Amino acid sequence: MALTIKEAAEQIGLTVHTLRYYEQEGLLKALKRDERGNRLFEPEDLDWLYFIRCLRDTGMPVVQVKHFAELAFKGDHTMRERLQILQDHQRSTERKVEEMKSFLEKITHKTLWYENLVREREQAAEKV
Amino acid sequence: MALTIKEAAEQIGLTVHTLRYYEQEGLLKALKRDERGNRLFEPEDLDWLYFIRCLRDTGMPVVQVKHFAELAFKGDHTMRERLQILQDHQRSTERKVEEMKSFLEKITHKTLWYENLVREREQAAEKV
DNA sequence: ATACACCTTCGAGTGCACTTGAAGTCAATA
DNA sequence: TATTGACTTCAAGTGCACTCGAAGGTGTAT
Repeated sequence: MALTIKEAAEQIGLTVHTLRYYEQEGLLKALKRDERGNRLFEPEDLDWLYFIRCLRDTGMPVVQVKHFAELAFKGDHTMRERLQILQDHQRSTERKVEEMKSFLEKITHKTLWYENLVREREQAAEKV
Repeated sequence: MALTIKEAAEQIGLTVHTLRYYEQEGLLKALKRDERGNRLFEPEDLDWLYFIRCLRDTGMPVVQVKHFAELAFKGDHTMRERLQILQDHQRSTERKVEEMKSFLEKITHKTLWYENLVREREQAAEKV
């Protein structure tokens, strides 16, 4: 049921180092430990980690994730603030996606230009 | 016609520090200088910089941009290799955009969930 | 004339997010 | 019994991409 740090790291796609780092930075709430003091990751910890990965991979800095986490640990009365943060982040991610798409278009355009050029050179070479 | 480093920085959306850094790292080919030794950015330098920004903003590391730049400066016989690099980068950028979109979906989903929760709480509060 | 805003080089400093190392515990395996 | 491998803590190190500071030159405005 509960996973070791290694198993959790594999599940989430982070290293064990990063998981400890996240805990130490306050991104995770106190994890359960087994009798030897080893961390135990329960399903809800994994859900939370998935969500953190989501925020991190869309560019939210660790300190902001930490702030969000602290609000979440404080309880329901912080919900409006958390909603606000999420809405802002959603918008900034939407902008990022649009920006990426427009950069991608430029790269695609350049690639096509290169492909044509290379093709032309090869045809010219054949004629000689 | 030719711009100073400050003007170029404004045009491209980078700082003057970054432009000097890029030149020093070999991302730009030798810039012209005026009689006092000040850098002059010509339209083709700006085009090149726009493209570099594009590669950087889609996650290509500075060393790889440098490699691409060196190939470009070497001449036409490096075209196939440059095409290959661009095609690879295009694919990785496509993957990145897709990934971002799926992360965005998760965030949107979570935001909606929060919105509903906040709404419910407010309705409950009104009834009291 | 003197301040201001620009430019130059060189080298060092910063911030972020890990990443690694040292030193140690514990349980299972050859 | 000795080694292997997974875990622990705490602190220090790394890599990337800037970013800044010092020291100095030049051109225009008051």
